[in-house]
Order: sequence, then structure tokens, then C-alpha cells
Amino acid sequence: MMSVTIKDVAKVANVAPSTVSRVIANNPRISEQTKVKVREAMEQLGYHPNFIARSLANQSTQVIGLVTPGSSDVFFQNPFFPTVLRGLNEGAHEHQYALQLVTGKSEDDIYNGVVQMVQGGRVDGVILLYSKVEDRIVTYLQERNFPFVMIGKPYKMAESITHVDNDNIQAGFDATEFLIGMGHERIAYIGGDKQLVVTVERLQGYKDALAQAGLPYRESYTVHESFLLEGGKDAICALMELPVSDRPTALLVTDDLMSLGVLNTLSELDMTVPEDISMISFNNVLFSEMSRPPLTSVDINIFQLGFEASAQLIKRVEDKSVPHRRVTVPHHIVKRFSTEYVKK
Amino acid sequence: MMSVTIKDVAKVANVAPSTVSRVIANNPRISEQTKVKVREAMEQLGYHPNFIARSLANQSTQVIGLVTPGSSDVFFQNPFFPTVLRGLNEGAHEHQYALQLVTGKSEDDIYNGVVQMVQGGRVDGVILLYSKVEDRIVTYLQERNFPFVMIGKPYKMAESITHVDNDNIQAGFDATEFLIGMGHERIAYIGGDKQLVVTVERLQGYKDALAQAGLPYRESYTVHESFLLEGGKDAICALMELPVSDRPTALLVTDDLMSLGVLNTLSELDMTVPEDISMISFNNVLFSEMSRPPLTSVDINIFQLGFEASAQLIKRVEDKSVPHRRVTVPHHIVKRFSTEYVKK
DNA sequence: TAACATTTTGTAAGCGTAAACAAAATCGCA
DNA sequence: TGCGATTTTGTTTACGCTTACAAAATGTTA
Repeated sequence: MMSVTIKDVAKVANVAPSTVSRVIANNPRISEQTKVKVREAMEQLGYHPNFIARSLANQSTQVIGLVTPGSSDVFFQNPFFPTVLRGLNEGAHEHQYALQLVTGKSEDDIYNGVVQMVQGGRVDGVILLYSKVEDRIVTYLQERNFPFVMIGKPYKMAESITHVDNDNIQAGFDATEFLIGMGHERIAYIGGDKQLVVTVERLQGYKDALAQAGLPYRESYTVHESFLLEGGKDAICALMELPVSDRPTALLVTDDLMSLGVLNTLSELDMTVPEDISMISFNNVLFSEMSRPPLTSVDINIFQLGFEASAQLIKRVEDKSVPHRRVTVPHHIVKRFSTEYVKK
Repeated sequence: MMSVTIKDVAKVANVAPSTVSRVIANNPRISEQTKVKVREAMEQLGYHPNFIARSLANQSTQVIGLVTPGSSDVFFQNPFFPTVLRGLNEGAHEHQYALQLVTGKSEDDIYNGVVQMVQGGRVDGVILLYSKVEDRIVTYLQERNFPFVMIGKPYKMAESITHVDNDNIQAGFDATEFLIGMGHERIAYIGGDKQLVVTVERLQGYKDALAQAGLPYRESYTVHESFLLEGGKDAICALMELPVSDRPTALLVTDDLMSLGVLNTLSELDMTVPEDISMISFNNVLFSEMSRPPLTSVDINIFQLGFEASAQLIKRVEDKSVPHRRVTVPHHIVKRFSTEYVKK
């Protein structure tokens, strides 16, 4: 499958290969006249530049590597993923970058994948779609001084890592305040894995809001479960073991998927939302509005998280000297039908 | 960021660059002795092969291009996507291939993206994650004789296109038969876009099953809507306009997402599933079991679709002469709680 | 041990493009 | 018209690797 090369074009246009190369780059040092001539030849031959050769000469590929958490299987399932991908995609596309996935099953697999990508020169930069405690990949990238950005808040050294994130403390605060504003005083927090920075931060916001309203924080009102469906179930059962008069009148659930589990469990227990108990969720993914009742949810602008991440990374790739920064993507509460004023 | 090259290794190991190259390829014409020597040098220097250079010399990149339908935004949303991606990922990973997304918003964008990828030598092959009528991309790839496989059934020339698909006629048949087996005789078909081959095929299976059972096929029992949520709503409203005694006792819905819409609409109309009406769905994505009631759904093995697609493509890439073939991924009905025997 | 077969390693060209440097063409102005 | 300044184009090397071909080293046999 011998392709048309720059040399073929040069021959047809009767110029040197370098001239053709310059025409492609639209170098101003080539006269309009020959530019036209060369372009005609390109057209005629159906020339398309070879990215690989260009990459080798340039030492740059125009490709961004996407790194998913070790348990990619689970991650892919979360509706967060498609949306953030859409954002990444659009951000990359705007600057003519392509996206490549680091494939791998185990944690080790992924690590090696990243190393190969980076050392192999396959990508110009890398985006981490997660943030976790003690990440070898982060360490590796930092040591090599390789451009990367992270979605979420770095576990440490946040000042020296460009990252895109929500203000999750504020989001937790706002959601809690929203419930308090509806008269709720017994509000439970159902969060995901405590290892995740996001869980901790939203919890902080929750506590802050309680404190500001003069409401007590109770250990028994916070439950941590995995982000999966079952997580929701287990969480709710734990809460329902409390004496009736002590049960929460509202729930703060940090993930829509978990919320769905909670909803189902509640309905099994013959409790209706929002009549018996109010519920505010996070992320506002597609099916927040597909559940019954549709969920009031904190929209964290997932698309934008992805979009900004791409934009920031490309900025770093093209100029390594730009200072590290944090981009905060705004959030807002989308009110639907899972929240109601508390009954007096 | 001058990296360690094959030459550096050669110097340290005191051999020629070509020898190093051969050691990397584990060429049997190199003695074990020098292999060890060279590997030590590689280790010592922290050598990693440069994929780009290798690609250029090899004329192969070990990268697979993934093409989403023009409306990628919508496609990403469908829970089909993450699962098929997981399968693709795993299939590719097994053979050390990476996945690259064709980015683009409009149909034209995507087309150009594919052309660039292909002509630019960025990818060794391409997987189309959809099947549609009159596709320029298919035409283009065929003209260039570029390796590709399709997920779904090609609109035409299916014999000359390697593709991975379910037996959707059979699946439609089985689902319908399942309902008939529960005593249902008035069964409605709610399908997606008629342009999609899959919709047409499942409808065919539905008709076949009715015919075999001696049940009449009625035009008024088939509704076609988009795959989105609202599709489900509109569809159900149309059916509910029929006289009571004529209303279906069971529904066949060709997509889980639509099913969810149907469920919600039904509940708004105070009809309960499966007591008032039974329902069987397709695809069995994550939230088939998250809905209330959990959906009986035809599992089409989405993961496997992806996995096989990768495997088949890689086979073609590595040997262009393998004959085109169709891979049929099996399906099976997962019984949950949305189907019940008809009341006499 | 000579003569040749076989195994192992080295030399060099090429993959398609970019860009530094060199050469040629054009221009302006005296 | 001629000469330097400027614009335009050409020559060549480099990017890091693979591989055909050439050369050297080793082994085999009489």
C-alpha cells in the first residue's frame, strides 16, 4: 500500500521536497505562486501527510493519552465516564489532538501502559481521569517531567500538579444547605470510598453546613460505601436501624448511581421519596432524571471537567513553562422531585 | 528530553545498533550470550523503544481506530458504549494494540478524521461501532482496501465486510416467543429508528414468532421511536390510545434506555409492571437491574461484541488475506421481574 | 589444517517529514 | 548596469528503528 509522499508531490510540482514540506506548514517564506503549484500537485495525487513520519521528525504526536483507574471495568460503567470523555474529546478536537486509551486490566498493567506510552513517544501528554492516594503513575510522570493533568484534586502537592476539579467542599456545603433550607435537621451523608478525595471533601462541606446552621454532626449519620449499586442498599439499611424518631428526614448521597440503589431500597421498605424522606444526589448524570422520582442533583458539569482538562493539557504540551494551576469548574443544584420541605 | 536510543545501548553493550534491534525482536539469529549482554545494557540505561520510529520503519502502528456514529454525543450516553469499549479494550490489549478515538462532532468531521487517520498512517485498522445505511466511511475504507470490521450488520455487501453481530432476528423471535409462552397474545413492538438494521431485524423476528404461533400481526402494535428516553414515552402514549380491550398485555422494547422511559410513563398512567402489563427489553445493560421492577432483558453480550471485533480486526491487520467473515455473538434472555403470565 | 558450511554480527539504506544551512533568484537603488 | 540586501528555493542531515546485504566468526569435515 505504497502511499503518496512528499517526494512524489515535489516531482510533479517540479520543486524540492523541502518546498512541499513548507507549503504544508504554510511557511510564509514560500511564494504564493509556488504554493498554488504545489497544492495543485497535492490535490492531483491525493496526497495526505504521514503523521508517523511527521511525529518522528517533530518529536510530537498530537495525541493525548487517557488513563483510567486500575479498575477500568468499573470505571467505564459509571455514567461519569461517557460524559467526561465527550468533554475531553471536544477539547482535544478543537486543537486537532487525538485521544488514545491506555489499555490494561490490572493496576500494574496500566502503569506499564503509561510508561510505554510516555517513553515510547506515543503521546505528547497524559490525562488522569481520577485521583487517588499514593499514585505511582503521578510519581513517575512528575519525575520525568512529562506533561499531564488530573481530573480531580491531587492527593498531595496540588500546587505542583495542574488539575481540573469542582469545589467539592462548597458543593457538599451547598447541597446540605439546600436541605437545611427546606427545614431538614436530621440529614444523613451517604458517601463513597473514603480513600477518594472527593468523598472526603463533600463530607467536609456537609459538616461545615451543619455547623453553620447550628446542627449537630452525628457519626451515625454518615455511611461510606462503594460507588456501586449495592453500596446504596447497604447504606440505607444501616440508617434504618436507628430508632424511628431518630431517623434522618433527608439524605445526601454523593453519587447518582448510589442514589438509585438507595431509591430502590427505600421503595422496598415502603418509604416514598420525597414524602417520607428527601434526597439530594450528586453528578446529575443522564439517569438522574430517569429515576422515579427524578433526582434533585448537584450538577458538577462533567462535560466541562473533560473539556477543560484537554484544554489545559494542550496548553502545557505546547508550552512546558506555563505555571501549574487549578481550574475550578462550577456546580449548581438541579432541583427535581426528590426533595421536599420537611413535615412539621 | 533526549531519550535513550538503540545506539546508546549499542555503545554500552559494545555491539552494533542492528544487534540491539534484533535483541528487542528476540531474533533467534542472535546468540544467547550477546542477548544477555545487550539486555543488561538496556536495563542499565533504562531503555524503552520508540514506538514512532518503529512504526515508521515497520509501516505499522499497533493502534486501532475507533469510529463512533456521527452523533457521538448521543452515542456516548448510551450505556452500550462503555461496555463495548471494555470489550474492545480487552481484545486489543491481549494483542498489544492500543485504541484511538476518531474525534469529531459532525458527520463530516468524523469522515475527515477517518481519512486522516488512515492516510496518515496513524492506525493499522479501524472498527466501526455502528452500522448505518449508505455510509461514506465504509465506501472509503473498501476502496482503499483498508482493514476494518464493523459491529452490527452491514447495510449491504455483508459478505465482503467482516462484522460482529448478534442474530437479531433470532433474538427478536426468542423474546416474542418468551412472551407468547407466558400466555400473551396481544404483544406490541416498540422499536428504535427504522433506519437501523437492528431495529428491522428484531421486528422481523417478532413477526416470525407471531406467525409461528398463529397470532395476527397488527400495524397498530408497532411503534418506532428514537432510542432516547422520550422515545419510550411517546411510544406508550400511542398504544394507550387504543380501546381498552385491544390494548397489548405485553411489550417488546428494543432498548433498555427506551424501556426505562416506558416504565416511567406507565407508572405515570398508574399502570404497574408486570401486573397490568408485561415487558421484555433488549441489551441488558447495567441499569436493567436497577429499574423498578428490574427488567427481563435479552442479553446480547455487548462485551463480547467488542472483544470479538478487536480480535477479528487484529487478525485482518496481521494477515490481509483472511477471508471476510461474520461472527455471531450469542444472546440469552435474563429473566427478572417485568414479565408475568397473562391473567386469564 | 584447508576448505567450506553455518552461525553470528556489522554496515548501510530506507521509512516520510522537518529544518538548518547553502545556494539561487529577485529586487532596490545608486 | 552592478552590487548588496532580500526573498525564495534547494541540499542535506537528522529523527530512531528495521532489515537486506555484507562481513566476520565459528563450526564441520576430510
